[in-house]
Amino acid sequence: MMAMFDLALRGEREPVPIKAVAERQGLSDRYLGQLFTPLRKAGLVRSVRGAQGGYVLTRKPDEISVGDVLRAVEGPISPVHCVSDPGACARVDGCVTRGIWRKLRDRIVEVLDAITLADLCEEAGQEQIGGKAPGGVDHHA
Amino acid sequence: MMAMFDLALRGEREPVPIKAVAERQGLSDRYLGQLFTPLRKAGLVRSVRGAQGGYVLTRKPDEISVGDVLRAVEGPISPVHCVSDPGACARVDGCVTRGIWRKLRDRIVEVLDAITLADLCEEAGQEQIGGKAPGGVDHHA
DNA sequence: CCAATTCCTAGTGGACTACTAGAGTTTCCA
DNA sequence: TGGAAACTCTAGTAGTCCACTAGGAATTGG
Repeated sequence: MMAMFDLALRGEREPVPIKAVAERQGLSDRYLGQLFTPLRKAGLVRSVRGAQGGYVLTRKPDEISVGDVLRAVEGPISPVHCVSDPGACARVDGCVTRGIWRKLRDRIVEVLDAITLADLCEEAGQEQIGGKAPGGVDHHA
Repeated sequence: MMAMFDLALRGEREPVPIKAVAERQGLSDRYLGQLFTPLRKAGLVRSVRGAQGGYVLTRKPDEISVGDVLRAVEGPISPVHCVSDPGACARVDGCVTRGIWRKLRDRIVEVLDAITLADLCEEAGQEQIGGKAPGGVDHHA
């Protein structure tokens, strides 16, 4: 999420190398590289190989939701396995609690799909200006 | 949750022994006994020791929410550690994503606190009106 | 060619989780 | 009073998941 946020802040035009993202966000570049693979396969980012390469978002920040990112990296969003994968629990049939988790899952997805990368950028902009009155934050998105 | 649901269906008056709950719900009685300890400490159930003993709910099913049960057994409800325990992550300060998880946590708690054991009983009754739970459950909704 | 960069595959240490197990303690019933 | 039925406390375990590390191959620009 932090990497995608970083890309949303910068990579509108030129590809951003993993190393730069990693340094700014305080993460390991090796680990980040790994995380970008599923993001690329999900079509959220495009990769440019070779020198001066890096990653670029394929859509505008306000067209990528937190839910999109999470699904790409972690698979189906669900509070418990049996909701997304009925075979995960032997007690599935007639389980009273399953309905709870399904309802919960729906609400969770609702929340996560409603927040976009652009929202994050806006929030971060207001927070970082911090001490001053957050009047007009100019963010292109 | 399944055990608490079982108690809600039956244990309005007489204490229900762990073994009975375990058999009906297809769980290990040893394991269940372990889970009841935090539930008792949280004041959700009362234990009656000795022969003919067992567990009883301390409140009516419609006064115990799924959230209450979860908090008692698993601790604070939270999608990630850093929300309930700021010391859990070194990147806490100025982390962009933390706001997401906080918002999400609030919604999750909202959902879980809105569902009561009585709701579960009602749902289960509608799903399969077998010979189970006849007459004893007050459907007040 | 060389350096920068992505890409692929495998491994690892720590934490969590559902569950098992042993050895008590308390209480009820006969 | 004896004993069984029940809870209580403390450890341990096997499996899984997760964040992260690591080595090296492929690709591209200069």
